[in-house]
Amino acid sequence: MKKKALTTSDIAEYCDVSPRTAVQWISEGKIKAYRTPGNHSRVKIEDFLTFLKNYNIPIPKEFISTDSQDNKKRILIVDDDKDMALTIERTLKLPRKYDIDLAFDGFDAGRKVIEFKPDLVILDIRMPGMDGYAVTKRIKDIPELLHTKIIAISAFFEEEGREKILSLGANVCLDKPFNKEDLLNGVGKLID
Amino acid sequence: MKKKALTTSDIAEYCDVSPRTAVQWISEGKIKAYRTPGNHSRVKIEDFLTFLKNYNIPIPKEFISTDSQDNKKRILIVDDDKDMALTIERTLKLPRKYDIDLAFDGFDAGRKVIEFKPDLVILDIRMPGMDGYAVTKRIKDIPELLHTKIIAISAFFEEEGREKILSLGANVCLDKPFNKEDLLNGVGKLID
DNA sequence: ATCGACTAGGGTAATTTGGGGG
DNA sequence: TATGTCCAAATTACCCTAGTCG
Repeated sequence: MKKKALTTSDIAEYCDVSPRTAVQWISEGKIKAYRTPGNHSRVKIEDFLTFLKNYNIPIPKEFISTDSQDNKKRILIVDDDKDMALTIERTLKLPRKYDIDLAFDGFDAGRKVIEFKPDLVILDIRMPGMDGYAVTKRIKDIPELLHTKIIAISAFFEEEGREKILSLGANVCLDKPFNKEDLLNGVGKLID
Repeated sequence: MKKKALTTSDIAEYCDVSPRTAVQWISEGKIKAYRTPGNHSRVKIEDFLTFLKNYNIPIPKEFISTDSQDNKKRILIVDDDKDMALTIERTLKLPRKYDIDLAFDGFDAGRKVIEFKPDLVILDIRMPGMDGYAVTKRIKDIPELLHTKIIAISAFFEEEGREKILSLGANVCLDKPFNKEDLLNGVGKLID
């Protein structure tokens, strides 16, 4: 059974500071915490991840959720062009080492990002019914998904769009059309 | 999986403390408990929730169940018109008996429907970036949300749209503009 | 009812915690 | 800003006996 919350010394250890300092951080409000009846602090994992992100502290690997049964990496493909999504899926199924799920609209994307906790999201940023930029930002704002990589796909490539999506948190920008090798290489580099 | 009472180690696990500590809390009267004939403690769910509330401890999501009388009913407002969403929220806050959350786009809606498990969704069906009909159908397709009611709001009311949204699973269709009483009445009838 | 494995209660000692002042 | 020290109190470790569960 995994821990749901951390103590001050847990935090101190992860951040390589003294326990006293972790206590300070909490009392200064830098880390959100709740208290036991005896006034000891407990910090929820997600709040700790938020703290790490706010201060650009690298995430200890203990917190990267690798809890899939067969420890395959999980990939979520988000595209409201169903054919495109299925094509990508077919390519990524070839090496039998990924768990793949699909989302065809923003609602599905939001739902599956939470339920599936993907290690990688492949996202078409030019979808009629959904703003790819917004989705990228939302994903990056979810503490549990700090480790999640994003590959943005654009059919109408412009330097401007590429920079925008990368600045919002996408790790790679892939131009359409691309071939299988481009895709598999990009995916492999990010999560293998 | 649904228990009526918790043991000390259940409590210890939920609160991330040692079992010994949970025993102490009970013997100090901080948690109300009854005893088995052999003097082992049992804590009713509602007493545990009371304890969590008293000490501002976050409630584990296992206890955010669909039908605990103890908790407020949860309402999710989905509208990409932020002002509209906030107006609705203000109205629903008046009777202090609802837990309210907001979603401003499809992604948020998908995410919060899973995380928040609302008893009621109030949904604007005419949103530029999101198809209200699709969202309704998606919500109704999620097994965990079988009990969730939906109020659809339409600014451009047409008999056709009303029938469509109701056939997809919405419970009530409310025409814009509506007044506070209409809204509160509709909400109350569905979930109180 | 009995058996065996596991869990709970409570005593005490050891460790950790929060917070004040340096 | 972070940490080393101090203290009172909370939490935890360890242990043994006894209860619970299948």
